[in-house]
Amino acid sequence: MNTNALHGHMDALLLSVLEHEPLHGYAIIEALQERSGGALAVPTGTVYPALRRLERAGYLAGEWATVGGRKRRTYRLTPTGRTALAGERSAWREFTAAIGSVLEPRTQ
Amino acid sequence: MNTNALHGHMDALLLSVLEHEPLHGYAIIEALQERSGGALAVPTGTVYPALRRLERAGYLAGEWATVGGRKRRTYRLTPTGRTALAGERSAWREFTAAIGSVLEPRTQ
DNA sequence: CTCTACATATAGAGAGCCTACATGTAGGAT
DNA sequence: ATCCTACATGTAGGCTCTCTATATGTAGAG
Repeated sequence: MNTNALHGHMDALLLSVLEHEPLHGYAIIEALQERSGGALAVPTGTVYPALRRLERAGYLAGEWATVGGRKRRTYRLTPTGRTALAGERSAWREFTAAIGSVLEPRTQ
Repeated sequence: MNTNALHGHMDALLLSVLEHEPLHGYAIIEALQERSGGALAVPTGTVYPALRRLERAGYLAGEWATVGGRKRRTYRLTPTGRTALAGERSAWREFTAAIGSVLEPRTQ
């Protein structure tokens, strides 16, 4: 899949994957790939900066930990982030409805 | 709607709106707005350059005409453009399925 | 000792959408 | 006469976000 098309929806994906449990970057990438049945192969150069951006925005809180000798930065959703996720979900529904109504008029 | 999120899907919209009839830029903007129930308010600064890009790519053919004293550039879909539209449609379905499977797991 | 998986990070490039501005005609209202 | 709105196209520059490529380092298997 052309992940360039993700433009603007990456935030929603990251927040969503962190909805029920905190995860670190590497695990987030794996979770995205797994949940999408292999369709979403998001490069590290996309995810790590995006996570920092979301942290700066106050949607995520990151914390360093060392597991098995390796350092991880685990992110969890903040209350603000949870609100943002709800907003992203409804924005996504609006978005697909709008594009869908143009792309496939008869199925809408 | 945040039309910034359109990133990468504009081509699909433009090709789709031209599928059954040639239209000029201004009419395309109106058609997008109408078909989407007002959700897609795409600025001229987005549409006109995009149309030229699609023409350069060989997907559209443009032609000048004068109607009621006003000049219009009417675009029609080329055979290549029609093929591209089919590709855009299946890409769109893949895209929404992938994002949807992450954003709303239980509905997938 | 090497290779793979795990794990994070940054710089720079590229794409594409937006805002703002520029230009011009036609027709109705004041 | 003049102004305003709708019609109609176009460009420049900015901005955001994703990608590629690269760098760094640990752990464990072979």
